[in-house]
Amino acid sequence: MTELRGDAIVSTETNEQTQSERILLAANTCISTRGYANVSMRDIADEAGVALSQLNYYFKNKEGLFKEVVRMMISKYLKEIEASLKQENSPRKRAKGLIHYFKNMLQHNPELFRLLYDFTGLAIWSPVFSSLLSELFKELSDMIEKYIFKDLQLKELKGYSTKTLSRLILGSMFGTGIQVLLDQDEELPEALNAMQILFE
Amino acid sequence: MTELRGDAIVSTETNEQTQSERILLAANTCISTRGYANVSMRDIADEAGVALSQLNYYFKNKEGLFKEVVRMMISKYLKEIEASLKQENSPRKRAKGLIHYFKNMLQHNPELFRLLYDFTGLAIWSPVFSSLLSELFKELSDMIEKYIFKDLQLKELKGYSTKTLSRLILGSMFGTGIQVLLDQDEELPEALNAMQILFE
DNA sequence: CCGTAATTCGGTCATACGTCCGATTTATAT
DNA sequence: ATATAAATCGGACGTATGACCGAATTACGG
Repeated sequence: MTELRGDAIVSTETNEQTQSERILLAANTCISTRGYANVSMRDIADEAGVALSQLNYYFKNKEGLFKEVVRMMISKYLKEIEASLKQENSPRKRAKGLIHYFKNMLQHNPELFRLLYDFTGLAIWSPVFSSLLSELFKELSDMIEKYIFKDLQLKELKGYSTKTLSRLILGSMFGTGIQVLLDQDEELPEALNAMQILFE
Repeated sequence: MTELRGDAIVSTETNEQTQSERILLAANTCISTRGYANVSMRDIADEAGVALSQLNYYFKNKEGLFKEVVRMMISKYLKEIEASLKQENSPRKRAKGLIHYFKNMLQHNPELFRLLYDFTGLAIWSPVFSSLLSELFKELSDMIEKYIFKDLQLKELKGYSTKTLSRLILGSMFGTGIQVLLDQDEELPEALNAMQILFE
């Protein structure tokens, strides 16, 4: 009996997504809020409202699913950070914009930073993820070099290459960010602003 | 029959340690080389050459054991970094010494940095470890402030408090360190040296 | 010596996990 | 309308894990 169920046609909220998309989003949510080490395939299946076996159907295994979540996160970071750098047009202002983006994310969307930290930790122990994450750091550093240092018409600053300085800036944000996340000291995000010393 | 086993008296290598010490060292080794998420109680028991149940006997449960490993790591960091800061006597030289210590550790003892990164990641998701790690970062930052900025006779530098600047220095080392660990680029450790710009 | 407490061990239990399989339903093309 | 393929589901299997228990061994004070 081919009965038409009414709710199958009605676009119930977010039910427009395909099932593999729902799984991916659910995995992202679970890992962002509890960490990759504390998330099981069952957790993700439940969060997505989907049978457990569907995760393997679409992503083969846990590593395959996590890899896809990492790829999603990477493209999100690259897009957002490039957008925030593009908004301004002087090197100084761009640096300020980058810092502002980062501080803003830590305050209003800390899950995204937790995700980056978590997967970077995973990358330490797993070669599969190490190549993905090291590429992200390289691309972010290249982006900083391109948008902040290229207009300065110089290849060096105080004896250091712009490549090296970009890595330092990226590292400063990352390392300061984790401290902000761990310590709810209201004064701490100011350390991110202090990074601007590097451009004076 | 109280038979004396020869090897019980002979001090076989490192067998002077008590069993709880052996367990603690084994846990430290396992976590340092494979990450906290990839280490089981059985792994540690095997590494220590001890019955599984002994881990619970001495440390109650897995969390208790890991907490002790964290405490061990923390005291090691505090001791080593204070020692490296004490070696020099001018602020500039002390900063240089700190950077040198960090670069040296990354090259010759990267397990120690991996351990710090790993447990910091654990701290993001677990309140128990979060307080421990956030205290470590605070103590390290205070140390930097005390040994590097106190002689400068100033409470501020370019508009930022010395407390804020210390956090930035610590964050720079941490965030640059993880990039060095992920990327075998020979040029990358130079970014650590670039931190000295902050003192000019 | 002896008895009590501390230590050490092997084994077990319940559970949580990742993966896989067969059956059923849904979609698609002829 | 029918046949074939894709998608979805519930359930099962084997294994790994943390915690726990009772027995055996060792250490030690009387």
